[in-house]
Amino acid sequence: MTTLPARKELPPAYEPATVEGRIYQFWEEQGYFQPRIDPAQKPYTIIMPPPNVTGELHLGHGLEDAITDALVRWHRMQGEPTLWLPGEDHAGIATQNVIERELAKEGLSRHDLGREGFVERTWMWVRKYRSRIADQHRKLGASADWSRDVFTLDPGIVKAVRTTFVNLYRDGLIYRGLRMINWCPRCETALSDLEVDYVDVASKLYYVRYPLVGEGGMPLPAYVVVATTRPETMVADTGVAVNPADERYEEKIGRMLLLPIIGREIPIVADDAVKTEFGTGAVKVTPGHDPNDWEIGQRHNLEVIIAMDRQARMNDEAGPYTGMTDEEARAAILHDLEDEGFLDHIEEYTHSVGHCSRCKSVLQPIPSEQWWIDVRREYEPGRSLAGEAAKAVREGRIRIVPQRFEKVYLNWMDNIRDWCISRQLWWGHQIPVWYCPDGHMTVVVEDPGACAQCGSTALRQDEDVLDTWFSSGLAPHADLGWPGDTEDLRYFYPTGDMQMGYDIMFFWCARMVMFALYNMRHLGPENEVPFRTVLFHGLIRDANNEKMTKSRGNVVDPLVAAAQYGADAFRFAVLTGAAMGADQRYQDERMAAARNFANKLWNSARYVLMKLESRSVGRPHPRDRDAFAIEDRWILSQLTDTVVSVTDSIERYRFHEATQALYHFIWDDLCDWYLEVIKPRFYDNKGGAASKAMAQAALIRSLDTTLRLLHPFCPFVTEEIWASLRPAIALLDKKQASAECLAIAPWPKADKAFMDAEAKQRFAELCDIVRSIRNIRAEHNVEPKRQVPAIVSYPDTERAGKLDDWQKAIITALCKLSELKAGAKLDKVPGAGSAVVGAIEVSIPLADAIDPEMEKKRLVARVEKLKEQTHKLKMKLENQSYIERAPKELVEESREMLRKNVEELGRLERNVEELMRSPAK
RNA sequence: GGGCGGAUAGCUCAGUCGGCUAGAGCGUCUGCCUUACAAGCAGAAUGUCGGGGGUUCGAGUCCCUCUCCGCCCA
Repeated sequence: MTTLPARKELPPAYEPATVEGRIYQFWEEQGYFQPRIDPAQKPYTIIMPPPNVTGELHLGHGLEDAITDALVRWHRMQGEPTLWLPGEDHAGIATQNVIERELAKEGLSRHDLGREGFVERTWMWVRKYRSRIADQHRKLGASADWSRDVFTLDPGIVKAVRTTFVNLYRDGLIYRGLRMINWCPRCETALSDLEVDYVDVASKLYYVRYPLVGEGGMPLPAYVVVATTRPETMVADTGVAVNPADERYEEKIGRMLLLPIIGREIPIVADDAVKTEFGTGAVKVTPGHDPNDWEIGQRHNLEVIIAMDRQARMNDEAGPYTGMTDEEARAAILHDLEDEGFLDHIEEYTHSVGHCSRCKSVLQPIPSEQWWIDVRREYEPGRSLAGEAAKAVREGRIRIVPQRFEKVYLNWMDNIRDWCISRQLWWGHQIPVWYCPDGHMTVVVEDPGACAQCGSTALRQDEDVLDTWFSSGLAPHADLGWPGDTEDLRYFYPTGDMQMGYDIMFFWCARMVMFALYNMRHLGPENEVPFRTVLFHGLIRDANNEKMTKSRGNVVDPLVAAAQYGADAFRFAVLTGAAMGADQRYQDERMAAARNFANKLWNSARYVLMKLESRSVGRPHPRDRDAFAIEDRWILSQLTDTVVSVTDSIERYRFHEATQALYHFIWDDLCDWYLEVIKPRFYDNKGGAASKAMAQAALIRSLDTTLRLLHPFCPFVTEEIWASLRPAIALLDKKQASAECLAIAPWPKADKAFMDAEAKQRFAELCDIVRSIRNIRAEHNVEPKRQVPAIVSYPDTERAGKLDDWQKAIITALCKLSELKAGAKLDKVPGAGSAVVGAIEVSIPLADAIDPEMEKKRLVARVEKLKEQTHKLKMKLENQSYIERAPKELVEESREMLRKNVEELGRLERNVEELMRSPAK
């Protein structure tokens, strides 16, 4: 058995840099991230959202790694064969843009290299960046199985893509057709609807006069005024449309207009799509340059003229404006319209303009021959891609977390339109369609030697590539080997959880669901799903809540953060930062807080290790309750609560709750109270050897369990500490130490027998007494080093008896007391600082240190607060409906609380009175 | 235009099924290098839960409405 080497001594501060690399290497070399395939066990599988190969991981990836790795490690610790399958995405447009920019620096364009040369050059980039991305994941601690790493252009994925394409084509779901598309003149490709960002642009509405044509084609003095935001497209106008119900134009419908400057005759048509309130109610129709006009044109058989080329420059159709950019053409046309008296007037106007989500260029709507997926067409009776994808979520076969995103998903899926999948790029999956000179299409998986119809060998493959999301959409099954019938696919599919930012819900999640239900439908409704649960996490913005972008210069590199604060701190901070699905802000303060937490844990471990010189320790068992000190029982009870709540929180994907519970247990319960309380047992050997051994056992158990619970969130620091603690754990319980390392150690189970309400109650009282004494000391500025006497007075002997010598020793130590007098109904000492803890009166008889004015202020403030609360409680309990309708326990609790409050109030008020009577200083 | 989310301490945020006297981190104030940790310890202050209305014995939480901010879709 190979175990991680343990350090002899821990340095006083946790140094992530000296730990992380070494530990990750150990994990990976031991092969812990590669699951064994065990048919007897149900596996846990999660597919990594493949980062773009264009560059580096950003904060979103860091958050993704933190979430996924927490889940994966948690499942692994439960002994499940756990597979986290990583990958990288070829990212068609993004990568092509990056390489083109690189080339531009050398004064080259992709056309200088040619398609083959360009693709080869891109592969060089990919090889470099793939390994870089994997290393970045490693630095964050991601326990992914790198032996199964998948790139979306790997041969296996090519086969999956082609197989899917061919099947969809044969089922009639993929077709080639001339339709309106979004064209990016910079990227020179078609885009899908999802790749368009609409931005409101302050623009102008131009009113242009279109003269009516009279007999013999002569223009009449009468004209129709049309309003347009894009006068440059008028060269391609083939009609003017009005609403059929618009009385203003009733008699003009069917007549012809003369297109100004161009001189073409175009008809006036009536179409319901025209809004009477827009402009003059008459709009020019340019089917070649506007989606709505395209529809109108189709309905009225209007000619389609396209007056721009691939780069959005005016082409031959634009007559005198040929060769101009759209902006130049607009200026020139407006100038000419004005000159010739066609420009009626101009209004300010704001409208929404589509921009390329990649390069931000203004998009051109242009009719174009592209490949499409018909998402509504049935491939089997009653089954369409979109319909099935919606159904799987509606029927709960796929669960969305947080649930509110279900609505967003379903709303989109229910209103989805055909998906344009072809891109005029060189980098990507080239479409598996071949054309022969006779125009026959051969659509097959393997490169064909000859045309399927005529046998011609002069084949030319379709030059376009597929939308990047076509391939990543296959990930859950393709990454596991589909269309092959592989062991991985049979064992690990369907995957368990899927996880991504909500911003790619439609791009990725929706497509994965559609493709999986189609490709894997032989598995049947329950098993064809790509994943059982999909988690949507929020976005990380900068400290001012601005989106992080390169142009803003506010991007935070997760690797830099991890290097600065430690990978564990980074992970902990982003997990604690927000509930699932909620956006969060990146703040250095949060990172620092998480780093401090890791260091706190580190030092608690140092403390524990220093206290473990003894060779044998008792094994804590609930049966031995009487042998434990009250604090031992208490900490083991708190620990058990923590096991329950952390496990429960992870089960419900509430990571911020899990991390918070651990933070609270480690810092507040373990460090601030338990470690302090037991110090006398070690330093002064109070309680003897047996007591010491019990404390050691509780320490080991607490730390061991805590490390296991925290490991999914902070794998490095916990692993490092655990290696050092291992021998001690073995002393306590050999079985607990039998794992080679923490990454594969069993997840703790809560032993309910350790839950101890009595210990909790008694220890809480103890803490209250300690706090009240500390408060008196602090408020009266008693020097911290000075030992003072204290009196703790109970209302009766029975309750007084519960404060045993041991607890007295604890109070004495924690409050720096010179002596502690405790008992029933002890006499008050004049001039003492006092406090009331429920039925217990605490006082510090120290006339020289207690300022009566200050004391009065303290007590009065407390009295006021208590009075208010008591009043509220009284009102509540005087309400008859409350007593009748509220749960009995609740009413009982309120009564009890009121009783306590009244009791405490009485004592406090008496103390105030006494204070008033006592002679002034 | 349709939809979603948010508004809680100075800042950033939790707050489950409506039910203890609304919490945390950071910051602030006071005092401490106490033999695990100054990346720390002890103590303290801090709220019109955005406004208004309703349901309820009871509302930060549910319903209606208004204001402001953000996002998505068209």
